[in-house]
Amino acid sequence: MSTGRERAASSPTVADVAKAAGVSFATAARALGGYGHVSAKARAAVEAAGAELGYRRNDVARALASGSTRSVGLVVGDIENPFFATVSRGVADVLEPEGYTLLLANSDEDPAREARAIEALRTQVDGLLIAPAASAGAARTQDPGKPLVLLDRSVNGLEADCVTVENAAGATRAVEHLVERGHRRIGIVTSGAGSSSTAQRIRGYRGALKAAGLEIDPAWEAVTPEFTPTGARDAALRLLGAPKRRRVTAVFATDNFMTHGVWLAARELGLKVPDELAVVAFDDIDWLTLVDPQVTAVVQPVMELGREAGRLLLRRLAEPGAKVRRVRLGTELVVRASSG
Amino acid sequence: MSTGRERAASSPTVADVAKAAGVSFATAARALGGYGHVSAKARAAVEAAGAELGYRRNDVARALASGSTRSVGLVVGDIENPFFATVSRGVADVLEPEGYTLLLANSDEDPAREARAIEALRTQVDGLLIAPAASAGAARTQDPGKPLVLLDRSVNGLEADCVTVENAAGATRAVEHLVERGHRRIGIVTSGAGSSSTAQRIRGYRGALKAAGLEIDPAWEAVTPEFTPTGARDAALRLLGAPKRRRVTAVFATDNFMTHGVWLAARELGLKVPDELAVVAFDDIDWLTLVDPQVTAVVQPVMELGREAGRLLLRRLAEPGAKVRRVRLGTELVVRASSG
DNA sequence: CTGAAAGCGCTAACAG
DNA sequence: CTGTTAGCGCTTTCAG
Repeated sequence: MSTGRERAASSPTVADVAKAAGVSFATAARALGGYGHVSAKARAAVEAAGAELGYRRNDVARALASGSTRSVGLVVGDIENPFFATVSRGVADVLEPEGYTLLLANSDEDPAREARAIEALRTQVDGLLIAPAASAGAARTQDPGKPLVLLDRSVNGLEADCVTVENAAGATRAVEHLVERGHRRIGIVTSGAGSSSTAQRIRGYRGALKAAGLEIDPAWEAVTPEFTPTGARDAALRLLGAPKRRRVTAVFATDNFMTHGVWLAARELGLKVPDELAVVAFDDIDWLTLVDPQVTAVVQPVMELGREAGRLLLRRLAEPGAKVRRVRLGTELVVRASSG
Repeated sequence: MSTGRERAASSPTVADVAKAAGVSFATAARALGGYGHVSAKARAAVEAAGAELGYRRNDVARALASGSTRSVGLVVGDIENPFFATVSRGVADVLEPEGYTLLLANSDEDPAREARAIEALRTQVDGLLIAPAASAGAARTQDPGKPLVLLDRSVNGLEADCVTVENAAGATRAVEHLVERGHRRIGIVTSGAGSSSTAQRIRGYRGALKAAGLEIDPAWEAVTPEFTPTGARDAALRLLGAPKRRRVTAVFATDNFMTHGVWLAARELGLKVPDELAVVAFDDIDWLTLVDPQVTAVVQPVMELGREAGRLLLRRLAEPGAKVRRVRLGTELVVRASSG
């Protein structure tokens, strides 16, 4: 079985290839690593020897020696939220072609877990993309000492590249639309305003009511501490369970989980949409056009949000001293049947 | 500004902490790294110095020295597919508590991209989880030389730990249900059978028809090469656009993208579900209970699939020589309104 | 329990 | 263009 000449079972290293190719360690390293100058002849010899031995570069060693890992970390609230799934895809689409690998972590919208994720990721990546759970939270205090871009949400007092959408304006537009349709009692179903984007949507909602000369009734603001469809359902049930005469005739849901909850609650209560309850959602998502009636929504460019964040990170990686850039993406109200 | 005593701006290393704590390099390394024996006194000194200087372990260096990265790679078809999003979450849920970081890559169901992803990940991880794009593809030829577990799909001739669901049985049950409801012309909307799970579902469909003594008509099998809802819609349109007399009265969709396509096509053609068309889906997904009528589905334990895969990898990491284990998870048919 | 020293596999000066 | 030689920051023998 044994010819008595095999190497150890583990992967061949640059030194092994160099020996086999009959060149110096440095030459082999250069040819294999694709840097510096190597003559065509030497390169050919090294490549042949490399292929023969089945050489494969050790990225960990390369990272330690070069100081760059060629990977980036992404911390999202919950990868099961289609919003973040799409964002991740956008990020991957711009970073992978540049040779970066994506490291993913879920924060579960919890600043403590977010902090742990940042800590676990910081030394293994060249840069970090974070959708901060709370605007006062971990992302600010955890300075990873690496390029960082904030995604979808900003953090008070943190001077970092940031991509968001026009949350307040989008929310305002949604509510204006409801006002135009004749609604006077307009509620909102939202998660606790931990994230800046949610906070801004709430602000946009209130601003639009005020601008229309309408009352702002705390009883119309259903807040769930849980960032889940069932949490949203419970909150919506409380809001919509009010006696008909005091009940809101329209509701604005601040994100796709909230919309899901509203939809469940309306069905449970037997409220006819849009006749008994008009609905406008923030964030478009597949099923909004699959249900009947289809749901009116503030569409945000989710994939582009991820892409742009990726681009910002790429730029900062290339140019660490560049001026902080804050990109704000527009939204669009797409009117469908649920708003009457 | 300068007291003339600061260190370089970069992160402090074990050596810096050792010096500050007045102990040897090795002692500091042990205390900081949490291994070996260190006296309480020395540990306290090191910890104080570490906190003072803001020491943070460099995981890349640790990985190179120890040979273990404490991270694992996950290659999925498309993180935007809710199925994979949930799987990822399941994997993360079991691996993160063990201190592993998750590296994510999308293969876009393309063996070539899958191969590239495996290659990019292999040296940076302790183990790999892969949902192989094709049963003949990359996962087999790319031997990463690291523990590997197959997720949701198996690969012919690859002796590796594997978690799947009972695809054929689930599909058979779905079709039997349709037969019980009196259907005789039952179609299928599916992606090309690149993956083992899809292939098995198609097999289950055919098997059930045969067992019921029904015809197996190739014209009833709508196949899309694209693994997307729009691809599925196009295929479904062709299937359902047939003249009424020859048209199928029921359709089985092999996964959630296919179901989405069927739903779109049925609406476009104005087919009333379930009266003019009964629908059964493989894989339950949120919106199936949000639409009207609600969709009957073969429910698979998606989160558990991810968790179990994570557990298998953990086991193999701990015990590399263990016997290959193949886990098969059960499914359950949940009857709702779409099947009549 | 502590210390010294040898690497992990590669990149990056620096000479030639 | 090629070769030599330090490290990168940590884990891990091996002695004491």
